[in-house]
Amino acid sequence: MELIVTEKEIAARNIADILSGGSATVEQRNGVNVYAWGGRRCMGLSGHVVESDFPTEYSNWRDVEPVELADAPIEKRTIERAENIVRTLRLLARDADGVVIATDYDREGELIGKEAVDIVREVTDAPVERARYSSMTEREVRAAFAELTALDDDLAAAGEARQEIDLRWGAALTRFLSLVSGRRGQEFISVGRVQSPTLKLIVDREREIEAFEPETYWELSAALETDDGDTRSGDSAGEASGSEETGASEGSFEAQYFDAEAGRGSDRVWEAATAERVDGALREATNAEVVGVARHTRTDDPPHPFDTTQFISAAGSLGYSASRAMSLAEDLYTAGYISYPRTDNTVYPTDLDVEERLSAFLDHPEFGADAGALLEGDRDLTPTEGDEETTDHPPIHPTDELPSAAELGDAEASIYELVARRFFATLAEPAEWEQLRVTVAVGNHRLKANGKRLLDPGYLAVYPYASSAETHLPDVSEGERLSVREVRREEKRTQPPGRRGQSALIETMEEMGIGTKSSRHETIERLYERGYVEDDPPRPTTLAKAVVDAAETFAEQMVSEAMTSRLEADMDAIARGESSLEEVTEESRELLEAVFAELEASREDVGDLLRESLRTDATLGPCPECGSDLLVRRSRHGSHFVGCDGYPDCEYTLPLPSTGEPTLLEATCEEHDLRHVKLLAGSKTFVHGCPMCRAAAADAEPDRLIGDCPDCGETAGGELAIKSLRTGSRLVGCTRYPDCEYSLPLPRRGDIEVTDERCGEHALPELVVHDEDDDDPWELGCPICNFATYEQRRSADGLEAIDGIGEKTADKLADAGVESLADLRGATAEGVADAVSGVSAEAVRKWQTDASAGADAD
DNA sequence: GCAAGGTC
Repeated sequence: MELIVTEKEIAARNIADILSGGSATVEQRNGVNVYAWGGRRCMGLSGHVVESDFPTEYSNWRDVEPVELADAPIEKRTIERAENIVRTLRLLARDADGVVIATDYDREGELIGKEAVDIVREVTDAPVERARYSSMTEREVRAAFAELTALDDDLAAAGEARQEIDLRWGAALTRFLSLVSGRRGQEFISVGRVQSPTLKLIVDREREIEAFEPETYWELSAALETDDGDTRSGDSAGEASGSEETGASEGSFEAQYFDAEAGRGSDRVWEAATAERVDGALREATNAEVVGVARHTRTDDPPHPFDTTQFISAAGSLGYSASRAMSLAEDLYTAGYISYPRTDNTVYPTDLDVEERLSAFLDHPEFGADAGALLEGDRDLTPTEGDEETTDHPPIHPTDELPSAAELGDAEASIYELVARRFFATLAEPAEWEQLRVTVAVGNHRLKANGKRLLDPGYLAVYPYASSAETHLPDVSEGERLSVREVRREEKRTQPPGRRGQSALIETMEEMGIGTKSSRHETIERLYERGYVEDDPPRPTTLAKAVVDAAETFAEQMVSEAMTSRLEADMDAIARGESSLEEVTEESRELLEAVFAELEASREDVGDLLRESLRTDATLGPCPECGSDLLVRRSRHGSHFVGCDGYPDCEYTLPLPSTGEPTLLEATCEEHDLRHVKLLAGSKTFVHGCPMCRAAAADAEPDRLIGDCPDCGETAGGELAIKSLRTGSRLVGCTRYPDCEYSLPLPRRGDIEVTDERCGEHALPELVVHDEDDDDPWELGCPICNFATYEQRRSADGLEAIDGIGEKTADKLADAGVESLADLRGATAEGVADAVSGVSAEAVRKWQTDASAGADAD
């Protein structure tokens, strides 16, 4: 029997299908699909099935000096999730008299193949061969299996070098920085070859923004009108204007002053006196003369095929975050509607029959007409090409399986349309624009106006994501006199560079050569998880600035993209057989040890710098009692509070809300000079504001009595009251607290109205909550009944019943809006993982499976 | 408890 091993399940299915001519059968072994036909079996891996790590004796951060990791042994272990796959591989290999490695045709594919070979070698000496195909088409795959080659050990070794170097540098430096900064628990300081240069990219831009000093300038413009005020349209000679106009109306248009003597960017006036003088001259003038009319035709080429980066970028313009876009693309890929979404390739393989693929859309209700238009006549359907042609996967394109409208959710449908239309666009003609530039003289001064008209929409007809907006100007000719209608002078300030959005970051990472098509969006997610960036576009936290600062000073290699370029060069040398895994990792080890020698020598400086920055990050402002700094601190129980740096001499404290992770905002309280506090709690994130104001407000708010305490009212005369706590939360509690701890929760926001209506069962007044952001008041009702239904809903659904969800996690999930099994099933794994710190999408998917299994059992 | 790279 011949065993074929692919990188992923779908590839196994496709290869079995192609090689068997559709006759392959499938059976499950250890829950893994195995395809069988003739004398062949085919199974898929799930990417890497083994991972590298240090032996367990190195796992205690305090017992092991971080630098020891530079040459500690490294073990390979089966990845837990892949255990069944490995078991099945061994099982099948025992019966195999030949094995073909058919993993992806790239460096990691070679390494994944070698991992499979190592497992196969545990049970058999059967010969191993390698199939290399660059697209999953019948011709390519058949050709690959007709010309089997050997596994490229050098290429696999290059991949291993990367693995080892990334692990040693990342783990050793992460531990060192975490330990030296005195951070405890889960909040370690993470650095790595890819994440740290990415973080530096973000921090550097923020530094530019912070250092930016705006300059004042003026822009002057005038509304001009042709003397007859007619509607002649100038930007398409002789053609009647059929489309709606943007910009000018009738015979009038706006022209902007520019300094004809100066070069580019000369429409900005930098001196107030000049602006004043030109403004005066323009205002005095009644007439202007057209002194130049320049027309030219511009060809606007259709875009090249989608690689991952360009796809993420295009999806970003539609409002999808990078990871959301990838997650949707993966869904469409798994469902069989689009090709593999992780690719650097921008050239369609020659055996992709674009005409056939396009024809498949002819009957499509939405895209049929566009596909038809592209196929009309005997047009040459030569697709556009980008610069990058790789062997692993084709550019992202629709497959021959078309989804029906009902099969896709809204977001999936819009991403599918994007991919389909991009494919159309790569087969379409260029768009043609006519550009018109009119220059006008007012005395010695010059004004200009630009117009553009779409002569031929070309690819824009099938690809509406690129703008086809026109700017129309009236048809004026040289020497023509115009009236000056209105003059405007605007004072403006130069703006700092903008923050890079996720797409721009991913594009820059690609230009810098860091990360991969599959991992760049995950790296950005990781920066969010580590508390290095907030918001979208990502803005660095103080911690991020401190880490980049420290790394720049003491381990420059870690934040430099040069580390990756050097690694790439070394890997290429290994792959060419000019260097070896041992040589490269040995050299890297020496470099890492040299970095550590410096770090150790500056150990205290590094610690001081990080601690100081972390302290700044946690500093609210001056203590009202002793003038030292007030800091966000963590109590022994894990809850946060505001404490004085002068402790134990000064014992001043302020409480903080118990939900969420506190972060400090730039905004400061005018009265107390303290920074505002925001609590990050997924979808329930809220701004607490100045904790001193909140405490004072709570102190000033009198308790409102609403009835007898059900626990001690009869025995001890306790009464229930609506109370505001200094943490900012509110509750209904007993007046005999702390002797009686009876309490019911109340919402944090909104004015609570105590109505005259009483609950028949508990004799308490019905409450209504008025939120200023919400016109619709919330009829909370009797607080006891309200709490009872809330509890019932929570416990009946029993999130805690699921393996891996404890009380704490359930609380965190509830904070993120996932309060029941139904909520969990209805949520997207990525969405939940985004909202809840320390929870991976993988874990959520497992919970969802468990939740559904539980529901089936009911 | 560390990284980055596959895959889902």
